[in-house]
Amino acid sequence: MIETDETDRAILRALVDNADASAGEIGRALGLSQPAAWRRIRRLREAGVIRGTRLDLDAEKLGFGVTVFLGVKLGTKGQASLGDFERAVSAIPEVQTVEHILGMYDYRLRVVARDLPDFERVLRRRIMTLPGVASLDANVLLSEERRPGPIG
Amino acid sequence: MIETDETDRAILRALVDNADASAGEIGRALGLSQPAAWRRIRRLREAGVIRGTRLDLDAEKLGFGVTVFLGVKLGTKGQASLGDFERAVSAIPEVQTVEHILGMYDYRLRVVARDLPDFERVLRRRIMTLPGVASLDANVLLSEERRPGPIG
DNA sequence: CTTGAAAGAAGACCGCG
DNA sequence: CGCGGTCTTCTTTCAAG
Repeated sequence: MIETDETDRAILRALVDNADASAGEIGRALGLSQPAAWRRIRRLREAGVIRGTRLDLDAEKLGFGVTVFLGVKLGTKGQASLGDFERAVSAIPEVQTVEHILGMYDYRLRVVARDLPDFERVLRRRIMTLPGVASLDANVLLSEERRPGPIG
Repeated sequence: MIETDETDRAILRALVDNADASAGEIGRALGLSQPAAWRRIRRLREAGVIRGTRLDLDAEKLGFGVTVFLGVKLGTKGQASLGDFERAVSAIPEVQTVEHILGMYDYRLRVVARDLPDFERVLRRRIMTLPGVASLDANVLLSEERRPGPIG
């Protein structure tokens, strides 16, 4: 956990709202000079609070109309199994997210495909050949809303 | 689905790899001039293929050490129930993602909290008071890997 | 905080198929 | 007319006073 004052948090809120905003814009909105805002942003990056900035693509417009969440339960659960599974799953391009979780499942995968036949191909040829998978549960994404989440 | 040629896809790959890259850098990497690359990027934005660029914050460094995924099953499933649920859940700042899904659950929520006591507070005072919730299932996030996903 | 040099953004304009 | 290339201007970045 890193120290952030109210100004830092205001900067983060402004950047979450618009990640493309320049240091000058941020400063103007908060009553700071451009270099002052810029230095604070750099400090937040260096501290790792801001991990980076990533592109938000519309998978559907790229021809990937199907997103499925897979709950995965492993059979054998040594630490070697986890590593094997993670390494194998990392080689599947259709897998967008690998979440190691605690609860009903061991992993949750976000998988995209062009359509349902394409998803079946991924499932049969890629997912079902993963090492150590004992059971699978699938949920098809209908719609999704992402929200900023709490800052401070 | 939008038309993208191989050059567009190369641009998207480069931007996914580094969302902060300038049009000049992208162009240099692909053998295009700065304005040519810039025009293509703008076109991809206008077409909605690039939805935008969002800040990637480290929740842990901001003091939110706990991330939990909640699978939610609704009791009453008229279309009014879905709207009521979505509206109510949108008012909870700790909820980062609302996914409407098809399968074992109706919704999946990504919830962050400072620690487990804080999560209990959110669960009891916010989540359990949501309208129409019939059953809940929780998974605690241990670690997560995000990958670029397929482009074309 | 202010300044200043280097880089990037973004428009006007031309040439090609 | 799409698309790319050059030239040009304005803004932003980022380091140094």
